[in-house]
Amino acid sequence: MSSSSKESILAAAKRTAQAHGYSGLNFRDLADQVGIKAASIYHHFPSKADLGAAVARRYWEDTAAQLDAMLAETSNPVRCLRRYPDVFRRSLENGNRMCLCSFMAAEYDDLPEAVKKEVQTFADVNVAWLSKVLSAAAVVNSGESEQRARAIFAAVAGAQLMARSRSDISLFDALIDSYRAAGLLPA
Amino acid sequence: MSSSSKESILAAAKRTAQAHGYSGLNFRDLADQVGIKAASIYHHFPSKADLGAAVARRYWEDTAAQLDAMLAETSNPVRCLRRYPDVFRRSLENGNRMCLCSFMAAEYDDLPEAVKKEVQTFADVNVAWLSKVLSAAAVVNSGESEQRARAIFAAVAGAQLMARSRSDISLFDALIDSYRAAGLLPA
DNA sequence: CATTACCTACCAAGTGACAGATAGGGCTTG
DNA sequence: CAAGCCCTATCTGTCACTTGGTAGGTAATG
Repeated sequence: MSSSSKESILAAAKRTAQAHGYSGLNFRDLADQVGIKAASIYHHFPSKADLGAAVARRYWEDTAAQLDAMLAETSNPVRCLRRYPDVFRRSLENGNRMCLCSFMAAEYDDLPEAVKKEVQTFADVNVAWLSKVLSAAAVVNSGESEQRARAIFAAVAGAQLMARSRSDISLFDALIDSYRAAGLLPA
Repeated sequence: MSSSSKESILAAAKRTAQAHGYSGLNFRDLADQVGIKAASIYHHFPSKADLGAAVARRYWEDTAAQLDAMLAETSNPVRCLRRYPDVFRRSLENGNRMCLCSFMAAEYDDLPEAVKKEVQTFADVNVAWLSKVLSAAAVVNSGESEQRARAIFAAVAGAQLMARSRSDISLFDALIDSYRAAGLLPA
C-alpha cells in the first residue's frame, strides 16, 4: 500500500488537532476518517498520548523540512524571512486551522509529558531556523538574533491566533504588514 | 452573603478556563471548588454555553476596567503603553495561566455562538484602548493607530502563549523587551 | 509438501469513568 | 406560603481503553 493506515491516522490526527486541539482528538472520529474501527488504532499507537506525541513530532519534522527547502531554493536570507509567515498562513488557508503546536501550547497543562516535549521542540526548530537566517541576513547584531527570532515566532503565532478567531485571513496579512512597518520583520 | 454562589462560580470558571479552556470547564469540578453540587449550578446558569458566555463577558469587563483605571491614574499615554503587557503578565504570575480569550480563540471552532461573541469583544476592547492610547501618545501617524493596536495585541498574546508553554515568565519579559527593541512598542 | 508457528491488521463487544443535563423534592427566609 | 437556593438521584451520551477473537501472509520445521 502506498498510504498505510498508520500514515492516514497521523494525517487525520494532524487535521483534527489543528482545529480542535489535543483534547479534541478522539479515536472514533479518527477511525471514521481513516475507514477503520477505533480499536484498530491501538495496533499502531499504544495510547492517545503516544499518538499525540507522534503527531506533534511529525508536525515539527515537516515544518523543519519546509523551512530548509525554502532556504535551499532561495539562498537569499531576507527573502526567506519575508516568506516565513507563509508557513503559518497556509494553516489558515486550510480551513481556518492553526499551528498544531500553538494550540497545544494553550492546552499545555493537560498534555502528557511526551507531547509537551514535542511541542517545545517545534518552537526550538522555528527559533533555530529564524536565528540562523537572521544572522545571515544581518538584520540585527549577531548575538541578538536568537532574541529577535523568538520575538518573530511569538508574534506570528499571535497573529495567527487572532486571525483565526475572526476567520479572517486578511487580518493575518495586515498584522504581518504591521510587524514589518514597526520593524520587527524586514520590510 | 457578601460573595454569592453565582460570583464564586464565575470566579472558579474563570480560573479553570484560563488553565484548561472552555472544553476544560466541567460542572462537577466547578461545584467542588465552590462547595455546592453540580446540579445547583443550573440554578444560576441555564447551560454550559451560558456559563461560558458569562465568564468571557465578565473577563473583558474586568480587563476594560483595569485598563481604564490605568489610564486614570497615569494620564501619560506612553507610560500606559509600557505597562500594557503587565495585564497579560499577571495571568502568567497567577499559576502560569493565560488570557481566557486567547485560549478560547484557539478553541474557536467548538465554541457556542454566544461565547464566540464575547471572545471577539475582548479583542475589540483591547484594540480600542490601545488605539486610543497610541493616538494620544502620537507614536504612530493617526490613522495607523488601530493597525498598530492590533499588532501589539496579537504580539503580546503570542508572547504569553509561548512563555506559558515553557512555564517561564522571564521569557515573556524578554519577548516584550524584544518588541520594544524592534520598535513595535515604545522603549 | 504439509504442518506448525508466528506476525500484522483489523474488529465486535464491552468496561468504567465522566460529561452535560433533567426531574422532583426539601430547606430556609422574608 | 411563596420564592430562592440547593439537594439526591438519575438519564443519556461519549470518552479512552481492554479483551478476545478472526483473516491472511510469511517462514521455518519435519
